[in-house]
Amino acid sequence: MAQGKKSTIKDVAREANVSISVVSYVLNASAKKSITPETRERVLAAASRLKYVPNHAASGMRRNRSMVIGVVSYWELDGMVFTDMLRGIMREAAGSGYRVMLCHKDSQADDKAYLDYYKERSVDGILFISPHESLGLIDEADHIRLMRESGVPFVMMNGSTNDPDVSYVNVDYHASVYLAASHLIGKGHKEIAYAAPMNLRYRELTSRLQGYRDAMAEAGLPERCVDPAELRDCLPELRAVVANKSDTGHAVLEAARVLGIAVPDQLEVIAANTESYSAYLCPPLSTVRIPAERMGEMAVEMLLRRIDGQGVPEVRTPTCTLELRQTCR
Amino acid sequence: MAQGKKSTIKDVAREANVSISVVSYVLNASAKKSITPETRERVLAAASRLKYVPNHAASGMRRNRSMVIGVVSYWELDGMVFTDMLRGIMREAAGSGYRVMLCHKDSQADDKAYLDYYKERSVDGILFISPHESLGLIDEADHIRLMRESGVPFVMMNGSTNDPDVSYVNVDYHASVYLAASHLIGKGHKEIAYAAPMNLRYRELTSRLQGYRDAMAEAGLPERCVDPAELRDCLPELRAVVANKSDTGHAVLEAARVLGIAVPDQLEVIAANTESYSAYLCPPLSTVRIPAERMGEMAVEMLLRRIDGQGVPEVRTPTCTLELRQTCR
DNA sequence: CTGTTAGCGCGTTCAC
DNA sequence: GTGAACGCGCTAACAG
Repeated sequence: MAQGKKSTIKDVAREANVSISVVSYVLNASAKKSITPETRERVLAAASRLKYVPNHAASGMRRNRSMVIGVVSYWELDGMVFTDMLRGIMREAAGSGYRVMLCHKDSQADDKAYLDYYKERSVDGILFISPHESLGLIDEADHIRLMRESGVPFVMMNGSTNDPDVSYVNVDYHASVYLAASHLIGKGHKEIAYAAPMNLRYRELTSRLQGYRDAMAEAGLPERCVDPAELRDCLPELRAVVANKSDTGHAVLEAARVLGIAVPDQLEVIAANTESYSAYLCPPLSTVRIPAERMGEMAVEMLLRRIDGQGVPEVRTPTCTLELRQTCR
Repeated sequence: MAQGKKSTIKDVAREANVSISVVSYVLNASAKKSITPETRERVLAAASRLKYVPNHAASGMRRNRSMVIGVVSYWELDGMVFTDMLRGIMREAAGSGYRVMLCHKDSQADDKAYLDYYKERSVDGILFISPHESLGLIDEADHIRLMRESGVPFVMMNGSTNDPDVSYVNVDYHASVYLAASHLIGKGHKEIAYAAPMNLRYRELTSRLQGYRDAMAEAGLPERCVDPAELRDCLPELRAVVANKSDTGHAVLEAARVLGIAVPDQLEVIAANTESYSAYLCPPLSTVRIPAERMGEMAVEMLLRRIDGQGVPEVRTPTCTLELRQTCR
């Protein structure tokens, strides 16, 4: 029953008739120390008999490592990208013996409470997930500056500041749209419009737009950009649309429905990201899938290297893939 | 610049010309110790000057409290309920000075790796989120038994085992469907069907069904249950449908579209839960909203009381609310 | 009443 | 293979 009592290294030492340090050596498989196989066995047996689990806090204090990484997200918690990232982060962290702690940021928009997580030794490093830039609600450079000053190892996910001394794992916005446009080009379309808000204040939006432009230019095709608000007017003239995101894709499908345009027969549509609802649209929206889970894994790998003092700043942007459904085959 | 060096309680003591213990007394506002306001000020000033942040690991070890709660989720990470819960958990935990750690469960379906989080003092208690029961992929009673044996304070979220010695924060499945059906009844509908898989092995499904039955019985109306697979055949006869979940709601809308049935004019639909895609269906699906964020807050409150040794086992099921969109006003 | 000394909690690691 | 210092903060017991 409620066994409660946790056993310590001392208990194991006593049980195995050895000194505390031997237990430590055996359990940590210290390379420099050679322990008699026989003693080793005694210790291992004692440990398992007592269901010994090392006190993480204590060992962390000694080695000055908490074996925990912090995740601070300005990205919406719902939404497929965050949850996918989280899965990747969890898997990779667990595989490396690290735990994952969610860092809160205090309600104030400008608060950096998460920095204390490092100062108080609760985390060894931080994975910082920037919001969709289209929201433009944080000063990323400022966060970077403060993290630098506090000395915390960190990796930016979905970052936009192009700081050469910082590690980034980014979404390949350019490629996501390039891929979508290329697919339509490959299907023989000559007139492919790009539907997206034409606000170019954020890198996310400019990168995506550029992806469209590059694809069209390489194919020698004319560009045509459409703002979601104007869809009702120009949709009848179009045969193929790349939407910057699934919400725009949704707007396109809505407009098509109202106008009586059949999708995909009269109009093909691809959106450059996947949301949890993409598959539920009517008809199910073809998309480009952002490899967020893989991004999470990569970010952890990079962060652990930085924590170890190895690894130099680098930028990685894993490639997207097509996820075709009904609105475009 | 990279200031790195973290200051310790010793540094503060030296800076303020007092002993270590005084610093501790001041910073922890120890009731039993009265410190001269003047000394107090000196300490406070020194601490803020040095940007002192207590070493969480060290203090935790001494007080035998990590000030961290663990979250282990068998619920899908995507999906609105989990992310909503997470938000509530984070807010409430932060407000009480607690941190949140995500506990992994090792890939093996039957692994209880998360128990080590408590044994190694990484967490003071656990919030256990059960999966949709319809998935039926864990042995909840077994998890409860093991958590009990390990002595970890815990609260079950969305639990189904009806153990009187355990604290639960549950989804009010019964009320969610009851509410949806009552709304349709209030609108004057006489024939209201219930669309759901008719598998009754899981409490989630039976509770929902019972909610429908109770609402109908109280209004003296006849029951009519429909399996999602049979929708195409019987939908033309129906004027109002309660769907157990949004995915069934989606199936109803799909069938209606294929059959040329206008929603909501010829057919009204409400689903008894909200998913991130509910609003994106065509037309946007009216739903019942599960107060998952509130559930997260409540669960943390209850868990903290249990950690403190106060608080007795209790079951709480916060009430759902209507979230009307287009498929039913 | 204010402040100090000393030991503790638990595991790591160096010197013997 | 052992002993003991150490990391950092908390707090009981003690001194001024």
